[in-house]
Amino acid sequence: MMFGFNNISIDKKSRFSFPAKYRDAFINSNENQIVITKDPQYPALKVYLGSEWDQISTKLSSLQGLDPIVRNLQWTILGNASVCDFEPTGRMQVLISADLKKYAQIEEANRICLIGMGNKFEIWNQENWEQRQTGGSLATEILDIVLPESIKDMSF
Amino acid sequence: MMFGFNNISIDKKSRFSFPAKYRDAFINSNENQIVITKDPQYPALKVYLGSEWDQISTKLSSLQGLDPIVRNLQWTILGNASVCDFEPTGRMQVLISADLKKYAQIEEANRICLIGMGNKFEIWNQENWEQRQTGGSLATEILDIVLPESIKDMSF
DNA sequence: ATAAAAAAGTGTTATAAAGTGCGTTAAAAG
DNA sequence: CTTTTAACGCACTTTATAACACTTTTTTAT
Repeated sequence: MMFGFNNISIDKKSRFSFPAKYRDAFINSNENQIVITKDPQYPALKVYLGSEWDQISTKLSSLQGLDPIVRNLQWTILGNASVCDFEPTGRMQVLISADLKKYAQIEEANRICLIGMGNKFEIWNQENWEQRQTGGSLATEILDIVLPESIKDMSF
Repeated sequence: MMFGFNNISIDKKSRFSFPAKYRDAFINSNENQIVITKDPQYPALKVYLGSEWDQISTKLSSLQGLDPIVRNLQWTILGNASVCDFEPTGRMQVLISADLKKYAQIEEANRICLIGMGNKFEIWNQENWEQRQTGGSLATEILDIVLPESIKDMSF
């Protein structure tokens, strides 16, 4: 399990590396892939371990895509996922695509907030994160709708 | 499984090539054919691996064609499919017919959006894709109807 | 119907951009 | 003070794309 807040740097080629404190967790769960994708509700990114991603993507892609809300979630989460090879024993570096950077509003930034949420991470633009934490609402809250039954039992 | 968003070019002869990151997935699933056809709901194209296409086309063509909705789906999906030879070890280039380009509104464009959705891809005109992703609806939503039971368990 | 011309399709190469790997320096922790 | 970690810089590799050349098919004109 991986928890906690980290303010870390992005290099010129849009890579960040996970803080060393998470190394053991990665090694123990035997991960060799990391998946970054869009958060469907906020201008932020979700970072999944390969094994978690397999479960989520399998479940999500099996849902009936004729429901427009389901279809939108599939587009957002599956259609924007970036799968990265990952060596827990190495530098633990991961690349963020220009597209995802734009979505999370971290295009210009050379620092991001990486938040450990147990079995996943979130990546936020620093200002957005602070505003959220102090109770402010963001200009863009993307998915402000009632979810269909089929995805009520899923956690992204 | 193939995921993620790609903005890629189409050359003057209407060819695009799959991003190299998908090569391993193609090689592993031993594909030597790619099928492009129309998306029945949106002005977009679906791209299936040969093996996926075999399943879908077999199932769909076996359905009772007297139901007008089923008949329409058969026309749209089966009747517009373009089967391309495909070498995963080579350049992974695929030609899009003038007809399909027109349908997806990418006639003029020299760029398209190729979206990996796990077991298939979608091809979109960039403006349409962006509008969809930001919650806007498109002028043309082709199949906004109640589907018959027989295809409720199919995912295209 | 045949030949020439045009268009469509296929394949190759060159070049710029993007991505990757690794050593070094700077900063932080023990 | 020593060890570990984070950040930076540079060199190398891979990838994407445009340009070009060639082949095949289709169209047009005689």
